[in-house]
Amino acid sequence: MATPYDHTSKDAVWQERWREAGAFTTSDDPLDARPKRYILDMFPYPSGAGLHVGHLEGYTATDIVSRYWRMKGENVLHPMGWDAFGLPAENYAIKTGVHPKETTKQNTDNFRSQIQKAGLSYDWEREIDTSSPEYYKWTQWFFLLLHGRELAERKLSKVNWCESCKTVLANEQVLDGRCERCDTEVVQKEQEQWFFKITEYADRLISSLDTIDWPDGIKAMQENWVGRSEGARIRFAVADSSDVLEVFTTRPDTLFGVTFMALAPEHPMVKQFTTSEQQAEVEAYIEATTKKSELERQASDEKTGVFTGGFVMNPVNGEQVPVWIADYVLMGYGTGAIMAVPAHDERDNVFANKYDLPIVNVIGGLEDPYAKEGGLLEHSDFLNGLDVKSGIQTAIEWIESNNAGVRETTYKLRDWLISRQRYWGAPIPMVYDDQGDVYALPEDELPVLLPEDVDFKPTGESPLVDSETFHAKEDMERITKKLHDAGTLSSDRTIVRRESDTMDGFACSSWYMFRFTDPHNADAFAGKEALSRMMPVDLYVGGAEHAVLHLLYARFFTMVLHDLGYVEFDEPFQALRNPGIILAEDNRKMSKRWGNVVNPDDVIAQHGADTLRMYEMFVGPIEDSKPWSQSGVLGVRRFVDKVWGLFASGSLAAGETPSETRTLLHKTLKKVQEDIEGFSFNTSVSAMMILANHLSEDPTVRVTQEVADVFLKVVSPFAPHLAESCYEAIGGGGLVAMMEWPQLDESALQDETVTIAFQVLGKTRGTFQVAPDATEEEALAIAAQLPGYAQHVGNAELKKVIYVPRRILNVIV
RNA sequence: GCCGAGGUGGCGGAACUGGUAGACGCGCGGGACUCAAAAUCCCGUGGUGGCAACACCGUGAGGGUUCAAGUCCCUCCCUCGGUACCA
Repeated sequence: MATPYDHTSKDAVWQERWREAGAFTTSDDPLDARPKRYILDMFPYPSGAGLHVGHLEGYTATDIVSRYWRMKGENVLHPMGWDAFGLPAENYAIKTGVHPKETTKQNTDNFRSQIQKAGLSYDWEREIDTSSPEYYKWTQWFFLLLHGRELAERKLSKVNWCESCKTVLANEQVLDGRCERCDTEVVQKEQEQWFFKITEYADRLISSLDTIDWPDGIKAMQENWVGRSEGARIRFAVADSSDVLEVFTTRPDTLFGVTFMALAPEHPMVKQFTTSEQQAEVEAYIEATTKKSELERQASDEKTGVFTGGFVMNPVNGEQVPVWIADYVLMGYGTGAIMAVPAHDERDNVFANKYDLPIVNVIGGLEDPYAKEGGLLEHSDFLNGLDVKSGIQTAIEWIESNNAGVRETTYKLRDWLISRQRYWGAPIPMVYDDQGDVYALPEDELPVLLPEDVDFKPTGESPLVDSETFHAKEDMERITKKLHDAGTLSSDRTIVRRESDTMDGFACSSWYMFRFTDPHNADAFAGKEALSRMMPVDLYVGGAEHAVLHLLYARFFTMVLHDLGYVEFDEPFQALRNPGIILAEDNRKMSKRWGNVVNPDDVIAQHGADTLRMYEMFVGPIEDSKPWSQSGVLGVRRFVDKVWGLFASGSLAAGETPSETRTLLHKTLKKVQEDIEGFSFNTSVSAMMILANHLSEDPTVRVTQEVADVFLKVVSPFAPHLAESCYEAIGGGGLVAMMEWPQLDESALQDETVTIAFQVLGKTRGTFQVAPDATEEEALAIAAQLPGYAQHVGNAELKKVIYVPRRILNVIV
């Protein structure tokens, strides 16, 4: 192995040649008869830290798949772009005064160059940037579209507020009661904000999961997040009043076990129930609980509450039920009030025990009193003898026919809070008149440009509020006139200001997969023809951390577009795969804090792009998280050098390929094909290593023209620069990246002999070689010669012989 | 608690629809080359016993099904990810 592969002189040359040849350009020609394939990476937020080796794991995988299908003759769409709006650039601006526009430009330039150095085969003609007006014009257009269909609305609601980021957050961006961005505890505030009504799609977001090839875990997370529960809304008449208290329950079968009611402390009827004797105690309790943060309320296992003094009537038996206030009841779910059944609900049980309330068991034969199946109802009048499931149905029917309530389904999913009080995002395309009423801008007013004359200090209001260019007088007059002409604004009013909030960055990323099909379209977010030709995405790869964020929002946008007739499918991503996290060598997360970050630039500079790519594919299954290993990188480097050593001299073995070599060659081809299609790359690399080891044992005989041709093409999706360099060395013309994938020769796969394990009573006692199609008799005859046969069988009678051709011969004595 | 994914050598990990467990790589031991080292190449490498042929044990634990179990079934333990007073 004379000279190692010299990546420094070669890699960049091939990258340039691919670019010149347009090797990765996707065809937009409607007459192109090739099958299409859309392979997409989750586009990155271009952070100042630069590209991470973790990014490259997923990108390399999709790159391999893309290069493979191109060589197989498909029209592959494999684009890259930037999710460029976001808080870090703005926070950096607050600290340093550098405009986010500039930071973003620097960062995207850096990301692009890092990605190109890795030899990734993107079609750069289609690069998009969500922070460019050409792009966010259409993000704003989507806002108007949703608004026009009453799927976007401004409403007063309890919202999550992050004091450190000075903005509101969607539920999906709150983790364990903390801001996902900065870890600050999120507080609840009552505010008027813009929402997208994703809850209208709750059922479909669950049911259509069945139609897509996604990891089970992600599907389960989405299903849990939507959180559908079926049950009933039941009215309890308030004692001495014509009012009713409504509760939601999934267990109407336990109505006869209700012994108290519990209201959330914020419930509007608290005052009404509170008697004068209880008033002092109730007020004290409410003051104490409202002081507690959401986080504290959830953290404590203790259940606390106070009796209001009021009563309601149980509709099924007319019993008086005491009404309590308890902070384990949440105002945000159901009706903010519950019917408590301490015999069959663990939380109610704890509460009842603490406050000495009665417990009435209404289900017999349950081992676990809280189980939702197994027992039969008792002490329950018309429900007696029924199991839980039919008890629920019968109870709901009774309730409905007695006008005591209705069947109801509730969801945990909340509407998507879309407005942000920050600068670096797409402005919401709405305006306000002199009375404070809000109007949608006409479409020809788009894009609403982000102004540059802003002060980046976070105040809790968007920096756009004080921008003069943003509220330019001529703009306000022009819009006023347009709205007057359209008749949407009454003639005695004028438009005075724009909406100054910007949109959540997830709005931009909810539709970017469409834009890649037609990235320069100035008249539509994407042309209908381009959409139907390239969508949906066939393979989508990115981190599982977006399970209930981006992936849910993008599905919602697609369903809306489907319903409005813009697209004919309602799921954007047919198949989804999540790469695992690459940990540092010390098994901790890579982090500046630990000083254990591996920079891809360093690895590429030292060993070349191919070593990095192959290493990342070789370490383990792509979906697992696994630690980085410096010596593992060296192992792959040796493989790269070994392959180069086979071809560097430029001379090939003359004559026919030895049949053993030819068999291994085609086995490798088959294995790699299956692995790429099955998204399992580590075993592909292993198969290539086995072949390379075999070839290097006797290269002057084994490395024939045929071997070179097939092997280099098989290597090329993984180590494209190496494959091109080797191909050039042996005098081949053209680019491997643009060649046709080799044809698998099934007939070459058959080995001349196979190894069979000889077993006695299931224990292996030797192995022997035999023709693959040998009969049981032939195999037995050969096995009888083995020393293990004499030792373990001898003259004993064979009671049974199990022969699995090509695998085992097992005898029972 | 609930949902999802997993527990295989010193390490990362292989093992098709039940059919020779440990492929491939790392590490380690020995050897070649070298004044020496690095690099490279060759041999060995799950554990225990044995000079050896070989034998026994071995895929988180315990049971079971089967000629045969990492793989299927039951019970349990542990790790990781998600989620949680959701009524």
